[in-house]
Amino acid sequence: MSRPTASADVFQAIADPTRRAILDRLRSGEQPVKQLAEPFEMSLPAISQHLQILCNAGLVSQQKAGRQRLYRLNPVPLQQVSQWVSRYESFWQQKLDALGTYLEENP
Amino acid sequence: MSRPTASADVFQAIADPTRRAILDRLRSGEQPVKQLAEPFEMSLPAISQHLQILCNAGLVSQQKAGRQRLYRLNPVPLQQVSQWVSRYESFWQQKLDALGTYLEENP
DNA sequence: ACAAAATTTAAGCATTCACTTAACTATTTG
DNA sequence: CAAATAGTTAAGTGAATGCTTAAATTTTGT
Repeated sequence: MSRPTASADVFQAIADPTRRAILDRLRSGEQPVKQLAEPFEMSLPAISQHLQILCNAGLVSQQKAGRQRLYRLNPVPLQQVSQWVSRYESFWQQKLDALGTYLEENP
Repeated sequence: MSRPTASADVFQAIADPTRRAILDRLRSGEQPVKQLAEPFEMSLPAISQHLQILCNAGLVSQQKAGRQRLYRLNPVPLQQVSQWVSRYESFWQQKLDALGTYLEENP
């Protein structure tokens, strides 16, 4: 019962550009699906499915409000991503420093 | 000619746990494929394919060295991820602050 | 009670994905 | 040169993905 549900993975959830855009939109506050879906050229069920995936990843939560469902951003799982990627920050800093030095020395 | 090749997307590239593990491994320096593949219970072609995807995303580069190919980490594209996720940091900070306050007030 | 509105569920479909095994291409070494 | 080593390319497969349309479901307004 209840497989680990690989699709609950945060990295997988943010891999899709539409889902990232949905999260971006939710930063301005909780919203009903129709409003959330407005800028996307995609059917409502498609958006609904994306929202479920985000829900499974713990990135959004929903709350019933009459006949609409308000979706709200929960950014906490993104910390996983932040933590993982932060381990590379010193590396690209090195890279960019090297580039800077190169440009200075070869004007 | 030459579509944007959606698979060149960094978010897509790091969505797979094996590929993230490969990148993690490459932080300790450039390595030939066989060495890189060692901890994974997966055929060599599978690793080779993952490496190509990482290559297309610009996250690794390769260099021939005799009969082996050395793969090297290029973390720069990860800045995209870092930048995107950083826009959420203030949000989860709020969330965690709220949790802290709650725990203080309900001991 | 009835129709409209907001959203989800269901079912289907084409594409992409992550993998496999088998065959191929270098390169080195005996 | 032949055998071994390192890796890729090719072809195939099952499962997952992202979407669609059509049919529920639930709530509201008349």
